[in-house]
Amino acid sequence: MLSLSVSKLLTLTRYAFSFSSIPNFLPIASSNTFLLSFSSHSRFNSNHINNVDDAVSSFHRMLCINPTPSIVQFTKILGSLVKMNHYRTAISLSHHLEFNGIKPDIVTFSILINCYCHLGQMNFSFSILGKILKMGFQEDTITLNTLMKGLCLNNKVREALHFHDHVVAKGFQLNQVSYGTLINGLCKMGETQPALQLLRRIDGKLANADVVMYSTIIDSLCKDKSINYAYELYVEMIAKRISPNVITFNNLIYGFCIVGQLKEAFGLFREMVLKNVNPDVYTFNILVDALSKEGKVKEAMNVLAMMIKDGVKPDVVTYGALMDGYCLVNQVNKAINIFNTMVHKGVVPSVWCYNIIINGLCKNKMVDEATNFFKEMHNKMIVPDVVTYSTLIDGLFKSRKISYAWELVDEMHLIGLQVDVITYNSLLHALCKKNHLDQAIALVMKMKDQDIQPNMFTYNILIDGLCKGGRLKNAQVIFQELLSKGYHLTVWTYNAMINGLCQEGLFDEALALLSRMEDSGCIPDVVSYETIVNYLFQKGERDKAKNLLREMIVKGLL
DNA sequence: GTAGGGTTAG
Repeated sequence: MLSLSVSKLLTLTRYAFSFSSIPNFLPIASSNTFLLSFSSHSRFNSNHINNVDDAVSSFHRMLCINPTPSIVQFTKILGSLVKMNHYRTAISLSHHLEFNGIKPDIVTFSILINCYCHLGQMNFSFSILGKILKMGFQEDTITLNTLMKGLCLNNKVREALHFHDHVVAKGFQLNQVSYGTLINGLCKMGETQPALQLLRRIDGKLANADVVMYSTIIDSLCKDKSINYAYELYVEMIAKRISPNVITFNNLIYGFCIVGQLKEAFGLFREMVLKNVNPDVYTFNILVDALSKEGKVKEAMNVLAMMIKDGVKPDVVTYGALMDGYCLVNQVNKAINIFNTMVHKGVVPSVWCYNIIINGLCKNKMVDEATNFFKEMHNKMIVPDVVTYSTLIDGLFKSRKISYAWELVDEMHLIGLQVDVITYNSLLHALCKKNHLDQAIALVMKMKDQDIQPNMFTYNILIDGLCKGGRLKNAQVIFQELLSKGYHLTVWTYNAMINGLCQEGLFDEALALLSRMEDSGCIPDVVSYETIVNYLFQKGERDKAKNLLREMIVKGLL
């Protein structure tokens, strides 16, 4: 329940401008040249500002002008800082406004609300709403929408909905942006159906459904792999004369790609072109990525050529997807060529790109080269993230460079990078491989202590390790626990157990598990059967082995 | 001068 009375909001106001971290910006003395340049809207016009330092220095110069420029001019700079995601800077500059007696207006306040929202400080956002009322301004739809967006951004969709009810009850008229925001909030927390219900409820009453609302829900359905349902909504919106735009098409194309229906994805691509909706860099990136993920690098390169021909500039995502494709088909050198081409074309490689290359190199056992790329990141001041470290650590372990791997684990801690479940799984794998099973068990305990929930990979690695290390009993305990807790066991889990049972000569138990896994909806694969067959042959149980081979043939596994 | 939707890695 949201308790947002105006008086409560007003009490929050006092927190609003009590920041102590005001940077000590040195205003640069104004000069005639500055006045000229300012009045002629040249380099101090905020429309041209695209870096933080320029924005800040322009702001301070403006503070020195007499007469003081209007709040609109200052607000423009704050807006440009927000566009660059420099929320803290915008907030501290707004403090300077106050110190200089320049009164913010409703637009300035909306921008500040947005800043606090992005910093996760919703209390400050609401205290600004209180301040707006206290200063005699009227909050407008944009103010309210910004607040609702902020609540959604901070995982408070329920509060956003309550806030909506609250302001509507007070007689406010909200608009399409308001409902687009709420629908997106619901979708992002996985509540696609409620989002669709909201659309149905408001449509034609509180606001008309529009292309953004439909596209948002279509996107959510696509990501849930409900592509048919998504397509139905696409048909529905057209029937309602709401024209799909490039984002609608991109969402659908992405949806078809992730369910492997590339033919349909390209069909939609043609459809959008026919409808005069121009594909953009997202469209091409989605297609390049989908082809790359299927190992169809040649086709992906054709799409690259197509986009260039269409005048759409490939970006870091395009190149990243291509590099990933080449890595997948074990052509890391070509991936590196793409990397170099990208740099040559002036596209700055992101952490993501380095991670792709490092992963490709590690998978191809070229760990030294991977390490070189890792070092290059430092030289280029690109900060490695958890993925970079995890990838390289995994590669190092698998290449038996154990001590360097552990060094990197320490380094992660040192620079304050939180080790996550995937990193832990690599460590676990390494410990199991070395048969350090007690340490492996201790590591899983440590994960839980740190509130990092083990996933099925964790358990699969541990169970496999325990079985192979001759500790079947331990493995069985964990296996039973997973079953009783209702975990969705994978074929890997069963295969690890089957292997453990066979190793101890417990064939009947292994066979029982084989049928039990099928009963619980986990289809045995070649490995499940092969494991048992191999052990049976080893023990001279030829008849049993042959029976099982026949079963494999019947099931089409041979 | 301020508010809603979309693509890449372990």
